[in-house]
Formats: sequence, structure tokens, C-alpha cells
Amino acid sequence: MPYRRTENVGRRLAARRAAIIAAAREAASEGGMAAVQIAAVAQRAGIAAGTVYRYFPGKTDLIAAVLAEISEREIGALRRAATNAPGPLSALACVIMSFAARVLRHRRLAFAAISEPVDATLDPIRLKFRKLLAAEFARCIAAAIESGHLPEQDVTLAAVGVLGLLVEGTIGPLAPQPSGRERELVQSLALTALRALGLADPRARGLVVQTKVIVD
Amino acid sequence: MPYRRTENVGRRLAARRAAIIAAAREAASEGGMAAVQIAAVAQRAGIAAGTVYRYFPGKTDLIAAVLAEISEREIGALRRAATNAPGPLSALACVIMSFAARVLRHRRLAFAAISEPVDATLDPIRLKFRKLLAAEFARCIAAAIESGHLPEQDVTLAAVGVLGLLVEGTIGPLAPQPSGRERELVQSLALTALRALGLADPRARGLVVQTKVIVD
DNA sequence: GCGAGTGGTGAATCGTGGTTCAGTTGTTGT
DNA sequence: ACAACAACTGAACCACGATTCACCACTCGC
Repeated sequence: MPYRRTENVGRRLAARRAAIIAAAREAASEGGMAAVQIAAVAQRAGIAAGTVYRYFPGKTDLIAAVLAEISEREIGALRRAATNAPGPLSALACVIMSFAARVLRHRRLAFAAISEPVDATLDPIRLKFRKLLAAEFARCIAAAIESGHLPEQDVTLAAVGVLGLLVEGTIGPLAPQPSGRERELVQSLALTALRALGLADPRARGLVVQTKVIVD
Repeated sequence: MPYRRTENVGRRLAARRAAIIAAAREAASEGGMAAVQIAAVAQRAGIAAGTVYRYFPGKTDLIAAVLAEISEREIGALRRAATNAPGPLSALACVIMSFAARVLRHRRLAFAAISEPVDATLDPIRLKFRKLLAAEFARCIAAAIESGHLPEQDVTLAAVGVLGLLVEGTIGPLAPQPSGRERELVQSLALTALRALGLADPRARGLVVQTKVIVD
């Protein structure tokens, strides 16, 4: 039996798989989901179109892998942001602002990952991502309510609303164009979001100003 | 010269044009933008596929017409809601709640019209619709600030944020499923939106409860 | 170096859905 | 009824992009 996959080859395969995912992500970063075409991705990765199918059963699975990667990175960052904060309210502010800031860093990709439909078969995966994001918000909101910093409310709905507010304000079609004023935009959106959750204006204002954002 | 378009024929043509638009709208209502296919629309309208092209140069123009119609209806309704209200704050609440309620009445169609990308050439048209919606919110927010009911803030950004909050909370993928509790959902979202704009919790609560929604 | 088997290739295939157009049907004014 | 023309038809055409597959290239263990 002359050929067993060697360690070395295995690494090369893994690297190529990662390269394909990276190529797909880059394509999405530049031209949105519409630009994620097998031929284009393959070219970017320096391989033939057919080769993509040795790594992924189909385009859907490739995009799912891209989304999974993004999801893991982003959720991790938000969780870290929450953990590092001194208190529940501070954690909430930090998560909100980190999310907004991170999205602003990669607008197109974020838009593609969060808002751009692709295919009905992918809806569950995108839904999972959004659910995780909302859950991260929800966790912080719940903690802030628990500790008496926010009024009682439907936590899930509040989280979804805040998510929509931030997404629309950062990468929605009406969001301000990139202009170097990202810091102010983040603060402005965070202020609005915190008020939405029931925090009085002055306290929210102070909280927002003193919060440090984690962007990696 | 034996044939000039007669009055009667003109009416029939106009009616057919309207029927095509209606068919496209219905298709979108049932299956989203993906279901707006020329063949399907034509069948719905009881005509042949080719006939559609006697009324619209292409699919893009057809969808543009559908969006224009929706836009006119919806913007009109919001404007009416604002006008009927006794004061600036009441107008704002009414516009917010009317928007949410109307969207909930036709979720799929609203989602298709507001959130579902179709084609890069259509982006300007969708953008215009969103801009009009945001402008309607912005007008009310500005009036409420003017009259001292809300704190100073970036009106445009606030309007965009509220739009995102409401859209996500009503027709976003994480929004609550239809369940007969629409009234509560609208109130809950409106409360959150008004707080986001800087209205203190108790005042917002009272305002939301007493506001009558215009749904037609 | 060689046989066995994996990884890679890219042109051809396929499915989908918008668009076209030669032929048919319907309407108008005389 | 007829000429002149518009409207309608739907099968054929076309573009696009995912997927396949027969063939080539490489790696492995001997």
C-alpha cells in the first residue's frame, strides 16, 4: 500500500483549505457576497476552480466556513470585552462599543456576514451568527438589569433592537461614510443604544466617554 | 392612418401595467425578491412572459416601479400619522408605532422592500426609499428637539438608528415570530426607540400607551 | 525508479432565469 | 370587409456561474 497521507502533506492541505477560506473572505471584503464566486476565489487562492471542490462539497459550505470563522473571532472578541470590564454596566458599554468599532473596521465584510442574504440554505448559518451576537448583548443586558442598573425589560428583544440600531448606524446604506470620525460615531451610537436600554442620558454619556474599546 | 390608440385601449394598458406591478408585489410578499421572476410574475398577471417587456424595459425597472409604489404609500401613511398628532412628541411616537405596525402587517413584503438586496443597479432606488423613511423620522425627531422634548443630538444618525432598531425588531431574522402579540411588540419597540432618543423612561411609557396607531 | 493512489486541473456541462423575436391575434378607421 | 398597425405570445436564445470529470502531476512506500 504505497501512499498514506504524510504529516507534511496534511499540513499543506490544511494550509490550502485555509487559503481558500481566506480568499473567499477577501472577495467578500471587496465586493460583497456577490463577488464570492468559485472561479474568483480559486484564482485568488492560486488554484483551479475544480480544486475548490476537493476541499468543500459546494459553495454553500465554503461560505459557511467563512462565516463560522468570522463568527468565532467576533464572538470571542465581544466576550473578552465583556470579561475585561470592571462592572456589568461597563461591560455592556464595552461590548456595544467594541462591536460597533469592529464592524466599522471591516464594513463590507461585516455587511456581507451580517446582512447580505446569499441562499436560503445558508440562512440557518447566518441566523446562528446573529443569534450569537444578540445573545452576547443579551447576556450583558441581563446582568445590568440584575444589578439594578437598567429597568426590567424583554432582554431578547432589547438585544435584537440594539443590534439593529448598531448595524444600521454603522454599515446600513444610510450610515455615515467613512471619514476618520469613527470614534465619535461609535460613541454617538453607544450613547443612543444605552439610552434605548433605559439608562438615563447623563449616566450614559459619562459611561460612553470613559469606556475603552477593544478592537484587537 | 387606421389605428390610433383609443381611450378604451389606453385604460386597458394602464390596468395591465398595474396588474403586472401588483403581481410582482404579490410574488415578493410570498417568496421575497427571489420569487420575483419574470415568468412567475407574468403567469400571476395572466399574460405571457414576453408581454412584461412591453411594459417594462427590464426586470430592474419593474422592481423599481414596485418599490416606488410601496414607497409612496408608506411615506404617505407616516406623514399622515405625524400630521394627525396633537404635538411633536406625540407625532414622533405615532410615526414610530405606525411604521412598526405597518411593517408587521406585511412582514415579507416589507423585508423585501427594505432589506433584501436584489441587484446593484437597484441600490439607488432602495436607498431612496430608506432615505425617505429616515427623513420622516428625522423630521419628527428634529421637531421634538426644537420644542425641548428631546435632548440635542445628531438627528440624522438618530433617525437611522431608530430605523434599524425597528426593522430588526419587526422583520429581522431574530424578530419574534407572528403570534397575535403584535400590539405589545409595537409598544415595546416604541418604548425602546423613544428612550434611545433621550426621552426618560416614565414619560416614554405613558406616551406609548396612549398613542393610537394608524395602520389604514 | 516504479506501481498505487491522491491531489490538481480547467474545459465542458448543466441549470437557471432574463431577454428576444418571428409569428399570431386584436383593434382601429375607412 | 380590409388595410395598417399595435399588442401579445411563448419557444428559442443567451449569459452567467456552479459543478463535474477525464486526464495529468505529484507523493508515497518499496
